[in-house]
Amino acid sequence: MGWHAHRRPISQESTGRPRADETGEDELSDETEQHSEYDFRALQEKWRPIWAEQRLFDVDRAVAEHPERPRKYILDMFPYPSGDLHMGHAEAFCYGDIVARYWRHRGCTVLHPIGWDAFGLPAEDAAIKRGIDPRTWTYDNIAQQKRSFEIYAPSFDWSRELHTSDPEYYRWNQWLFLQMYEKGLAYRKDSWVNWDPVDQTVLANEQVLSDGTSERTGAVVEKKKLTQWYLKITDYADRLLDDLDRLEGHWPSKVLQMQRNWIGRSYGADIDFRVEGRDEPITVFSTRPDTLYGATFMVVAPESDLAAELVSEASPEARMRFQDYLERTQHATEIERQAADRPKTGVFLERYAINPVNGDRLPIWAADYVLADYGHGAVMAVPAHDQRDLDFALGHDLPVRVVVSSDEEDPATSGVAVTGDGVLVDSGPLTGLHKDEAIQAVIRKLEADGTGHGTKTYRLRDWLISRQRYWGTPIPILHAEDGSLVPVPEDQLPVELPPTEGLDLKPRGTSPLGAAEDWVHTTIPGTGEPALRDPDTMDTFVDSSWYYLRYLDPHDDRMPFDPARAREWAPIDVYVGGVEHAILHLLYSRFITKVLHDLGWVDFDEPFTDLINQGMVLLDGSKMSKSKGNLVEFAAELRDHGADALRVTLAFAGPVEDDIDWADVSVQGSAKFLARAWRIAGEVRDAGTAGSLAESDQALRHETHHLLADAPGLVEATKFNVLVARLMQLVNLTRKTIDRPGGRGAQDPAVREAAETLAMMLDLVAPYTAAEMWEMLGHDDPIALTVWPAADPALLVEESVTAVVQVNGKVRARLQVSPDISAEALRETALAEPHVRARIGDAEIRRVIVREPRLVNVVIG
RNA sequence: GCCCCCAUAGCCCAACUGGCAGAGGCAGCCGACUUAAAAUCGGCGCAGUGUCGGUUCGAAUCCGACUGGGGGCACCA
Repeated sequence: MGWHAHRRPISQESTGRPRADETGEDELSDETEQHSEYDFRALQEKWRPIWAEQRLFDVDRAVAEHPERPRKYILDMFPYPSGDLHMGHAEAFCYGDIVARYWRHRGCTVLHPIGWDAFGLPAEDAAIKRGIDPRTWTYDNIAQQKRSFEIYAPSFDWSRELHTSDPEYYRWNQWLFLQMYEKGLAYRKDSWVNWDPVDQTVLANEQVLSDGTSERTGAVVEKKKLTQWYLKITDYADRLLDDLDRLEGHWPSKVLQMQRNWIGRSYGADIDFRVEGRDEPITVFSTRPDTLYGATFMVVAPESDLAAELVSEASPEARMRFQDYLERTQHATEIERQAADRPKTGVFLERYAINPVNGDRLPIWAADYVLADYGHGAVMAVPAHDQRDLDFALGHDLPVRVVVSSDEEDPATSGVAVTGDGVLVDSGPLTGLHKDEAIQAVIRKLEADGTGHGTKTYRLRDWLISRQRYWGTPIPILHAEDGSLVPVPEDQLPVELPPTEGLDLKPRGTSPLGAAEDWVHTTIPGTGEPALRDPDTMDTFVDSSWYYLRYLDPHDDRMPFDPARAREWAPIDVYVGGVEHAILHLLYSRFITKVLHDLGWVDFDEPFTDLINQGMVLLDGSKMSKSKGNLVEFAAELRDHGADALRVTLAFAGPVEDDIDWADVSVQGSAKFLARAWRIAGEVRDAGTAGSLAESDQALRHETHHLLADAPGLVEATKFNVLVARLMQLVNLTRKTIDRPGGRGAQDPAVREAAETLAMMLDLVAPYTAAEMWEMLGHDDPIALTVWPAADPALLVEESVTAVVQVNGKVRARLQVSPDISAEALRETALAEPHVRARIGDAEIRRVIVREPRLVNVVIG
């Protein structure tokens, strides 16, 4: 009869009854039920209403019931409600839920909230297109996403749901803005800004891709000079950079590297050059102040105020040439300007600067390879040792002076600047010093002379937060008639968005709020003088920079969150989201957290202790996109395979940070695995459990307890794919144990133990299947709240282990030995082994390496 | 140009501080059950870890160079 004699009780095996689903039998006796197939839809329909009723993940209740339990705060980046959830959400929320469920099973109280990043341009664009209110579109999408979440069943605490578009939320954005305004961290300045011609709004630097296009619309970003609101993130540049070291090992190294690159700190010196006929010197920043003796000209950014001022004292011809050049420059798009290989253009300003160390007279040029908003918008040009300066010098007949020795050809003839280390030559007192010594020496000299100092500068710019659009947080500032700025008093917050009726939301370059006459016209509190509200709204990254704190206290109408609660729960233990936010959201959020720390609201200064970045879901090796038509639809996968199989597939596909090619995975395979696990629980239920664990199948018990011992490490190392593999392994072994001829089948207590362990661990990735198994195994407590039992140490010890015996590194024999064998005993046993002896023969034994109990290596020669 | 990550079987992936290259899955092949098929169940693994070199008793693992792939920053002074 083979295996199936043990698969089910004999009585049912011999009845030969057809399966219930084939006959359409209505009456579900215990017998027919156990014959039925795994049906994920039935499980979902059964458990959803139960869970909705139970509200198992309501954290206030959990705290009330078990105040002593340790706490964990597990958070997924909240979704942006444009349409339904997609596979990226499925993946991130799968991983976040594994972690949240895991910590509950480990006896912690877990805060795992959810909300909506509800403000933003897509809603506004969709609303314009459809002629509806952005609120309608947004809240309809939220309703859709909620329905999907209900099926997907992440273990959220829905009582803390928040929407950033609710006045009760964005009120606190305004509060935050005012706090920062008071501290001088929110300010207005007139500057060249990135302008998205499609969305008709300004963008932050972080929203412009490296090819000069808009992250959102793909349009080529233009430059405009506008007065806008900024948050002074550069004040925090050093802390944002240095504190990344503390996240080492906790955040993906890729993200740390991206943030380091983005902040882009460079050390060097500020050097003052006196200008002939001008009182004020020009200050330049250089990372190579040691090459100061090699400077042969100066360059200023053409759009800088400095350039305009310098040329104003020059000849009319020079002024004309400069004006022409400036206009040409400004017509060039960002992309054209960023093409590094285009010829370097510029005009001579007919002015001269004096090199502070040797008195050389340096002509000053304006050239657009120098950027107005980096450093001081001016550079000292050292063509011998800077490729850009060299390109410019060779194109404009400017001298090239070598001051760092090298074996390389003269840059003036080779056209290749010498940028490496070396010893200084022709550099006055620096001559003979090595580059690094020379940098220190010249800085000392400049500081002594009062003509410069060592300093550092950053690639990071201040965060531009004004947006000329409707669907965002109004900036709580009033503009008095005299042009002064008056913050809206805190007790008058929120400044609510006016209704859309009568407003034209179409982007036209100025905020639509400016046209809301009744709204925009107001008075100064106290004086009653007429004033205009600031018509711009905030970048939505402000909303998401602190939302994790609002979850702690989402209904508080006195403050953004209770600092006492922040002490209890924050920072986030594990944060899960896509690597696309590696810079934008994560940098802003770190910044705002540090600001709140400095304001005394939180006692930590990094918001996210551990970070998990999920990869992308691809199809056939390429990124999914609607235009390519290669979509894996979340809704379709959920409908066809169910939440559990989908989640198992995502967890099993590979390391969390790797992309998943849907062509490489098998949702059917996942469903098969779940059905096998489910079937085992059914067989245990039907067979009943008889006998003692002591006389049960010990091999299965070993496997079960090894899994109990290993699972925590696997989850905490985010090796979810390995965990699922181990669960599959246990299912396979349990199956074999049940089917083993001469065994006790599903009655074996070891089988029950394995099945219960499977159910408890399966809850991480397949909550419906797990809940059903748990019930089948006779439990009526909710499986999601069970605490995993500890592994029995006695079952982790093997009775014997295989020791390999190598001769010169090649395996020549295997021995079964006790795990606590002594080194000496293992050595003797190994050397006595016939194959080993034969292999050694007459050769001299030079060395024997023993790593008891697993390995012996005999070195002969 | 600067910096970072990765490379194991047809495919996706495992392999604790260097110690038997294989846990799991997909695909494939063989078999059981079936009139047949599906489903289910059982069985089947010689790829020596991208290449070259080094360290070591011993290297997928550590070091160097290279090749291939991916990523970040980039006229950033």
